[in-house]
Amino acid sequence: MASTPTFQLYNTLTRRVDPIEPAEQTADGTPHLRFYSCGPTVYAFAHIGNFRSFLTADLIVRTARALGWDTTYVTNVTDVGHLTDDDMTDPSGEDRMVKALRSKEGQRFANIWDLARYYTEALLRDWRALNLQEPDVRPRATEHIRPQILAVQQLIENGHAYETSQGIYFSVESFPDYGKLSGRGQDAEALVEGAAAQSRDVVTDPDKRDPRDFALWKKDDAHLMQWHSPWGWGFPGWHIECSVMANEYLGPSIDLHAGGEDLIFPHHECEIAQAESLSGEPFARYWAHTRFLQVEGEKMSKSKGNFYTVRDFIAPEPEGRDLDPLALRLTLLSGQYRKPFNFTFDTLRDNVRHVQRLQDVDALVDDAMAEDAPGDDFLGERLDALYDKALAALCDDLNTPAAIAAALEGAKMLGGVGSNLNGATARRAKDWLDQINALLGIIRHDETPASADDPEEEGLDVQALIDERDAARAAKDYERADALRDALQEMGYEVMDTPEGTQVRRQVRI
RNA sequence: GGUGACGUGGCCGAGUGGCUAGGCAGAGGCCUGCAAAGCCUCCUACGGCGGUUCGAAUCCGCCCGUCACCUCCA
Repeated sequence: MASTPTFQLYNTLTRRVDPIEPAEQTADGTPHLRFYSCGPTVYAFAHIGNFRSFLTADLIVRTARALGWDTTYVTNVTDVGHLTDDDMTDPSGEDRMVKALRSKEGQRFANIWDLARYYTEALLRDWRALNLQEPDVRPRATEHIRPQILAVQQLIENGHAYETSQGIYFSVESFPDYGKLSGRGQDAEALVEGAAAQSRDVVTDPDKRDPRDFALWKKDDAHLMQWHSPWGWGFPGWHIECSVMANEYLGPSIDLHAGGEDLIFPHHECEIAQAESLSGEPFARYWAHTRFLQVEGEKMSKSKGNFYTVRDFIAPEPEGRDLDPLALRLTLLSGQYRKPFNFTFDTLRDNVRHVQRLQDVDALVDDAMAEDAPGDDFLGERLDALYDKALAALCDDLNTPAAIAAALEGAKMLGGVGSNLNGATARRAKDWLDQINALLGIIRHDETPASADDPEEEGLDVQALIDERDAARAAKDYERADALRDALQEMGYEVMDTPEGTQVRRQVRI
């Protein structure tokens, strides 16, 4: 094993790639990473862009664990709908979850709580399907209303917030560091002009002291989700939930905070303002942000018809395309998180192949271990070097393309040796595959051993054709064998002849 | 308008002062009854123009182009 690489990430706060140095260590000197990653608002099925962001967090955790670090990984579920236009515009505007409830898809839900529950469950299913690490805690905003109210009260008490007839606002003026993360928000005039340039309606609460001030609590006794507070019925502002939940599970000063690039401003800027005004300590020392993906070269949007949810790909037909979720995972990892990423069907197709190849090699190694042919290990060193390369790549600001390249090189090496794998080499290869899988999660699921898509489990008619074809080949009736192959391909199967006879697998249609 | 990125072979995508990334597609080969899969070999590029340097895709300057964010968003 080569010397342990230094884990470094681009830090939005310092605008450079910084080595990650957790503030805490366990008794034996092991670094302990305390990490908070912003989760989605559950008003719809998660889309592939959401998951690109969650995958960044996933890789950070996997890399830290591969380095032997302790990790506490918290990622939230935002199940409170926040205003679509927040406080800059009409504060009586609808929120996203209310909107979803009133949409056509929303008709089947009894109420907004029902909708939130449904999409939360869908999120967790997709999460597991894409083989993301389970967080240590997955707090929900609605289950942390009281600490949010207490935080708002405290902010009023220490002079960082004030009340108007419509709500409670954070006073940006009271926090001189506002803007240190995003480089924005220093200049109230520019903010208003910027919004005007986007031809947004600039309608502020007339009692707001500064256009930059943002809502901590909205007074609204007609809202579909409301709680009682010292200021009457209403609901919390968007930014306060993450500050409060991060504090609750990780303490007032955490190591690393991550999310999508859109969250830099205003969400994370506002989180910093609230959290640091409460604790007087730096909220997070490192900030990592994932760049938005594009689809076929364009911004993903419903109006362009290129908007894809995770289930569009992995759900069984006809709702989805019945793809191996790991292929979607690999596709989303195939670009570095901080670079523009263009999601294309070509890339998806390539990655279906790559996952299949890794799984084929995995099966090959299993067979070789079972056979346990004599001989010394002759690949271990080269495989170890490839694993070190993959880990070093991830440590270098999550260079996933380089890490994946190392994985594929190893697969090629094993494929080249093929059936000449002896037992000793196969065991080393299995260790390597396990390590690569722990790092990238692209060969098999970590949690539930994949048993769902057993390739043997084909329909009766398919098995009959396979048997018939094997018989025809044994009898050297190649005309018949070729006709049967054509028939199987017609039915959507890839046909391969092996020493064990005809093998088939589902042809990927995307 | 403000801020920040990016432009690498037919395509995707690493690298970032001299040393083959990797993949897809394409060509040839091994294997195969023929295929498929797999493996081997080949395909050598860095937006433009200047500059620094023994040497630049890599550093500097200018220009061109693409994209993102700027209170809906992962």
